[in-house]
Amino acid sequence: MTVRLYDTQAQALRDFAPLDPRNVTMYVCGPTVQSGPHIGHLRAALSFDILRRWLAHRYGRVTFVRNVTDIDDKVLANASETEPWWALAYRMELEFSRAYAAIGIAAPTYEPRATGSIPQMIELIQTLIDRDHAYPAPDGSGDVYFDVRSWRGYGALTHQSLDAMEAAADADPRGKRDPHDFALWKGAKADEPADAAWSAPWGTGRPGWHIECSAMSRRYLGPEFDIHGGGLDLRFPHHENELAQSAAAGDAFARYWVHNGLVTVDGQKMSKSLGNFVLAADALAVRDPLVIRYALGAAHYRSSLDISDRAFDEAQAALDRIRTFLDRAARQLGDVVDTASPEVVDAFAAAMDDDLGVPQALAVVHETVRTGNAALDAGETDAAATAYRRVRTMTGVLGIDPSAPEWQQDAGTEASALDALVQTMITQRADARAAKDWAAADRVRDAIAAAGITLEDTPDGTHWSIDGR
RNA sequence: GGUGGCGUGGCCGAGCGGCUAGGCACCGGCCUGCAAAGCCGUUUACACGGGUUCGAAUCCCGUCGCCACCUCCA
Repeated sequence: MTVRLYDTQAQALRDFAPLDPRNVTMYVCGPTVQSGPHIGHLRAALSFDILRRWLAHRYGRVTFVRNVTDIDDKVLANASETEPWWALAYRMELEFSRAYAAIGIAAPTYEPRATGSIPQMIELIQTLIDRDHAYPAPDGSGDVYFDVRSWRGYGALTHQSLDAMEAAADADPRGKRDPHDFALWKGAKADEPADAAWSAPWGTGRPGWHIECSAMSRRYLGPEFDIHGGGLDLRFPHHENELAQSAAAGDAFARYWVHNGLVTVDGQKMSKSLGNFVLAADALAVRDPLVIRYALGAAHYRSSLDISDRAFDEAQAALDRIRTFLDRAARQLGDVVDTASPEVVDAFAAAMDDDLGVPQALAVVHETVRTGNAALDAGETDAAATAYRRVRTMTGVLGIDPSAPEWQQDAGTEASALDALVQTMITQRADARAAKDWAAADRVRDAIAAAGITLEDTPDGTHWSIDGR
């Protein structure tokens, strides 16, 4: 089987052939740590987490780089007297890390901060100047611009021509040769903190956003690597500019461009101006992290995803169905199940190979759940055990195995105390049922239900579970 | 003005020329003291108008509506 990916630049599905079939290289644009993460950030990171997991499944090893943009206009703008920009950046970076970890997004192989690669950025800018693709602004500002007209390939990623583009709204020439020339280096300004500037041949200042990714991807993955990822909104200008810089500097750069769709609220992209963004912290405060992961990961990564309470509710329901099966199977099968022998269903693998077809892959999971439930009903132990292994393996690949240790929350004394309490009530109800005192039995069950716990009578006894868990 | 994408049954969401994903909801049945869970079955679809084809949700043309990017944005 061959993995196929939709390449934004080619605007088509392409067979994926990594430079090194034993080590896939990926660079994904990380956040600008100016404020806390919203669920759009989570969706982006999750999309590439799933891609990474699948490529790791297929190729064994993935070197995954996701940067942290910790120096930027917005970071400086959000700093305050009491919290310098670098402190704000670190604090926000931790918020991102916590949110990522909460929904099971694995840490990257490398997570470079932009401020850690300034010399590499300066070096790259110098190369561009030497090659006549960049020039220091003649106005003495210390800025260095990329000369878009000097690079015939400008616009190659998003298939736009410079002449057809709208002139920049805030077209402040500032000595630019073309309004679309963008800053590789921003000369230090008097009102900016002194510790936000680095010395460079063209004067002290700081790197522009775009050059950061070009320099960091090169430093960590080399001049050519397999996949460059990011949100759809980064295609232009960010990725277009990255491509222009790196290509103009002589790098082969990314071989596949992969972009995830955006999260919308009521059909519109989340934005601060509309005030409709959902913060990751707010979602995590009221929802099971696994539910958030499922809700954000269940749609195809390239489609836009409208998020709502209802979307989370449905993710919850779908997950409950999987969890219920796994719990039931584990209970009935006991030691028969052996997760050490993973099994991925062919249809699941085919769906994942086809541009990460998670929706179809989940359909296979749910069909396997149904098969497994039917087998349990029929007492077909072997078939049920096979279904169990398959569901666990497939959900494991997607990072949504409800019975995986990472999602177990109430381990420990609290859980055992609760279990003891509920078991006592279950015994009371069992006594009432044995005496055919249905009213008394239902009173017990109603009381438990009021606490948010559902009882389930099965051939091998009564089991309980917390609603929504 | 330029670039890209989308409109599927009550809802979410796949499909990319024939074999009507999946989940949720609803209804009927089995099971149950009643439930819950589970299983079986049923019901609603492809924005609109043309065209190509033996055959189109899927391809082409047109119309309408929606979204993203062209300014910082995952």
